[in-house]
Amino acid sequence: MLQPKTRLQIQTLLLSWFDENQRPLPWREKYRPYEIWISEIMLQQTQVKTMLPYFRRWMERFPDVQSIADAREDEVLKHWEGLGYYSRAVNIRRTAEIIVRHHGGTFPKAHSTILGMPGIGPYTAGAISSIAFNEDRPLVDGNVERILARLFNLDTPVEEKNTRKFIWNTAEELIPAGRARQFNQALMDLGATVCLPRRPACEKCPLNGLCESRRMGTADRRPVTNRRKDIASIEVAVGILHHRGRVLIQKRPASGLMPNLWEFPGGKIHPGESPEQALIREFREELELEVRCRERLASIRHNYTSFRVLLHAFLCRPADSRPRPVLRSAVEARWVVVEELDQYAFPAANRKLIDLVSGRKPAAARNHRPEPRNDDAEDGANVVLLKK
DNA sequence: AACCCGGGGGC
DNA sequence: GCCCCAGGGTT
Repeated sequence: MLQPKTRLQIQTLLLSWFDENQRPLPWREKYRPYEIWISEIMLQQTQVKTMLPYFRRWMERFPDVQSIADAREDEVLKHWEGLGYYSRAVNIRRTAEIIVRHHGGTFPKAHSTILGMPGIGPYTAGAISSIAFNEDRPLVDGNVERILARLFNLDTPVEEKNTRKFIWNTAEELIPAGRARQFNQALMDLGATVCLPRRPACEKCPLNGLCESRRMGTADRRPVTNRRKDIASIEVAVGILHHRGRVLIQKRPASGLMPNLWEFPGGKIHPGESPEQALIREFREELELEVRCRERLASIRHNYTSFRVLLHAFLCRPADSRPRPVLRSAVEARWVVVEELDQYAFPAANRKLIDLVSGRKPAAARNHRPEPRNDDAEDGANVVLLKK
């Protein structure tokens, strides 16, 4: 399919571009398989800039595979809090246990073994094989899709099977023997810094003389992709149930949305229901607790990827003098003092609420972010303080 | 093949 | 707002 001459040109141009332009990243210092693995999982659907602080913090706490296998799942999740796609953290732990048990604690080298691990699919297996072990294996992610769709001016949606197949085959053909580590990372860096999703910097691209979509003027319309479906809005009520200096939190199920994270009890407001009525109903359904709503603490807006939520938070008191939560839909419930809340992993909207009621700035509680973000004002605008 | 999972960046 | 990001798992 690909002309040998063209292939050699692409290889040569990309490798020398990478030599001069690669980004300095922590896992590129030693190419330890363990670090490559963790970085690749963290980078799934997550930008380098976002995951970098998490990666550094992770390596301090979990320097090797064994340390993960020895840790409690809650602590692993706590280090993942805020990164999203929480099943990634659970899968890391499962994989760590497999590696300790069956591979003597060191990361296995065989591609077929790597591919079978929890949370490791075709892309990540290719990435670990090529980047950690420098084996001649292809990898295809959003960057490679975009670069090849532009280079060859592909006009069929990349979601289609045949298009995917062409891209994987081409990615494999292009690998220069013995240099997959450099070549595949060159594709990543080119996609992240030059061949951008919008407004690609073609004038800086080492492949611009070979790029078919640039020649045709279609670069900004590649890759062709299917439309996404629109997102829903929901309204929920949550209760901070106070009793004898403690508040009640509960753990979410291990499957579904935001698995294993902790949250304040509550739930969706049904049509025709007031937030207070919904809250009283949810406490009954989930915990068999009778509560009274006191003041409304705040209404918080948060945009998740696939839905928006408007969360009404209330301060509640138990109707009973000795409240005993009974686990129904909740997995676990605990009475904790406010200072302990930071030890638990919460969904983002709950975390906003905690920051608010503990009188902190929104960014401050994200203790794993070394530098506070500069968008406090914007976060604050999402929080309506109805009563002090 | 179509969904589901999430937070953030950047325009 | 909207699209995208070093995707994988489930149905």
